[in-house]
Amino acid sequence: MGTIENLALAGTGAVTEKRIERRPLHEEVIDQLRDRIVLGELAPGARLNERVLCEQLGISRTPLREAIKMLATEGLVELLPNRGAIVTPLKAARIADTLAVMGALESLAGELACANASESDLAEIRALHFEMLAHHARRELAAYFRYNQFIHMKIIEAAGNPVLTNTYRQLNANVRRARYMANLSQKRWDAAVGEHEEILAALVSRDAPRLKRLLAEHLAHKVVSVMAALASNDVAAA
Amino acid sequence: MGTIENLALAGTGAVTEKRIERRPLHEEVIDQLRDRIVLGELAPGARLNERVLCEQLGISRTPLREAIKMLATEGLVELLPNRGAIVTPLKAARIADTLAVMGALESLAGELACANASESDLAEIRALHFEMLAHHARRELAAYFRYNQFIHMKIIEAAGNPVLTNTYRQLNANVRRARYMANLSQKRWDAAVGEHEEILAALVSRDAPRLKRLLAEHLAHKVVSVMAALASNDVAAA
DNA sequence: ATTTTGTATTATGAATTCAAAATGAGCGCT
DNA sequence: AGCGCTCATTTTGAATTCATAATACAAAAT
Repeated sequence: MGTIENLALAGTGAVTEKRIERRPLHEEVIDQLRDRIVLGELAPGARLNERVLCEQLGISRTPLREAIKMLATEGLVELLPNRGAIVTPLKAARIADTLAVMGALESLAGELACANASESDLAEIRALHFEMLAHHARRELAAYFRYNQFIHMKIIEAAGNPVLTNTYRQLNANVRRARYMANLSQKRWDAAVGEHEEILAALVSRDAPRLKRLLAEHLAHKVVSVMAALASNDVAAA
Repeated sequence: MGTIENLALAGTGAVTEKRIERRPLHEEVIDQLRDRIVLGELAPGARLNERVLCEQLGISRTPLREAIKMLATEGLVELLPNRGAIVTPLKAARIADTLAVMGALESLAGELACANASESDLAEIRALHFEMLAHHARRELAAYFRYNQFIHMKIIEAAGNPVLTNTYRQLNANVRRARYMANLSQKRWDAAVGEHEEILAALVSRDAPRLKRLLAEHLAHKVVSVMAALASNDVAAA
C-alpha cells in the first residue's frame, strides 16, 4: 500500500517530506502504553498482563516486553521479578520528590530561556497562551490542561537544552498521571491563569530572576493542588 | 542445595536474611554493558553487534535486546531502526547540556542535603573524603576518580530524594565516559581537592547557600576540564 | 474448621525460529 | 576504469517455542 502512495508521489514530482517510515513496533507500543498509563486508563498498581496486552495491541510478546522494559527505566512501570510488571503506584512522597526535581529544572530552564529563546519561540508560547485562555474562558478543563502542558514544555524547549527537555519530559509523565485526578477549584484555576500571564510577561522581557521566582511559585501551588488530589484518593500503596 | 543450607540454618536458629535471589538476565546484562560503555571499553559510536555480544555474555538475544532498549532510554546507546544500536557518540554540546542539568540538580541536592542529611550521612561523606585524600596523596588517579564519584553521589543521596538520586545517576553515567579521558593537570587536581574540602565544610555546617555556590563553582571547573578533554580528541560525530 | 501439602494451571523468562531489511561482493554494462 | 545492478550473506526485527517460576485450587491431615 505504501508502494502505491510512493508511485503517486513520484508522479507528481512534489516530494512531500512524508517519509515512509515503518516505526519499530516497540516504539509504537511504548507510546500506546505510556498514553494509557498517563491517562489513567491503566491505573496505578494495575498489573500488566502480557498475554492480554498482546491481544489488545495485536503483536507478539517480544516487542511488548521491550516496551515494558523501557517504560520501567522511565519510571512509569515497576518490574517485579518473575511476576511481571505493574503500573508504578502513585505515592505522594514520590510525586513530591519528582516535583522538587522538576522545580530545579524549571528554574534552570527559565534562566536559559531568557537568554536563548528565539522570537519565534516567544511568539509560539504567546499563541499557546491565548489558546489556553480560550479554553479557560470556556471552562474546558481537559483542553486547558493540555495547553498548559504545551506551554510549560515549550518554555523548557526554548531553553535550547535537549537533555533538559528530555529529563523534564520523563519526570513530567510521572506526575501528569496525578494531575488528571486534580479537579482544581475555580479560584485556583483562575489564579493559575493569572500566574501564567506573569510568567509570559517575565519571559518576554527576558527577566530571568523574576521568571525563576514566578516559576517556583507556580510550581509550589501545583504541588499543593496535586498533593491534595493525591491525599483524597491515595490508596495505591506498593 | 539451598535446601541443605536452610536446614543447617534452621538448626542454628540464627536466621540470616540471606535470600536466594536470582537476578533477571537483562539486569545482569545491562550492568555489564553500562560498565563497558562508561569505561570506554565500548567506545562512543561503536556498533553493538548482537551476535557478538551474545557470545561474549553467553546469553541469547532476547535479554540482550531488552538491556539495549533500556540503555537507550538511559541515553547511553542510540537505536538505529533496522540497523541495530551504537554507543551514543560523545558530542561536546550534549555533554555540556548534561552538565548544565546536573548543575541544577546539585544545587537542589545541596539545599536538601543541608536540611536532611543525617549525622551518619555526614560521617560517611567525611570518611569517603579521607579515602579520596589518600588516593590523591598517592597520585592514584583512577581510585581518586572513583571516590570522587562516591562523594558526589553520597551528597546527592543525603538529600533524601530518590527521584533526584536516580535522575542524577543516569545523567552522570553519560558524562563519566568523558571524564575518563580527562587527564587533569596536577594543579587542577590539587585545586579540585581543595574545593572538596570546602564543600565538606559547608555541608557539615549545613550552610546551604555556601554549599550551593561551592558546588556550582566546582561543577563549572569540571565543565572546563571535561570540555577541554573532549576538544582534544573529539571526533566521534554522529 | 483451619492449615498444610501436593498438583494443575497460568504467567513470565529466555532461547530459538522465522521473516525482512541492510550490507557487501561479484558481475555486466556503459 | 567506473558505475550500477543483482544476488548471497549477514544482521536485525518479530513471532514462536520451550523452560521455569508463581499462583490457584483441591485434598488430606491436624
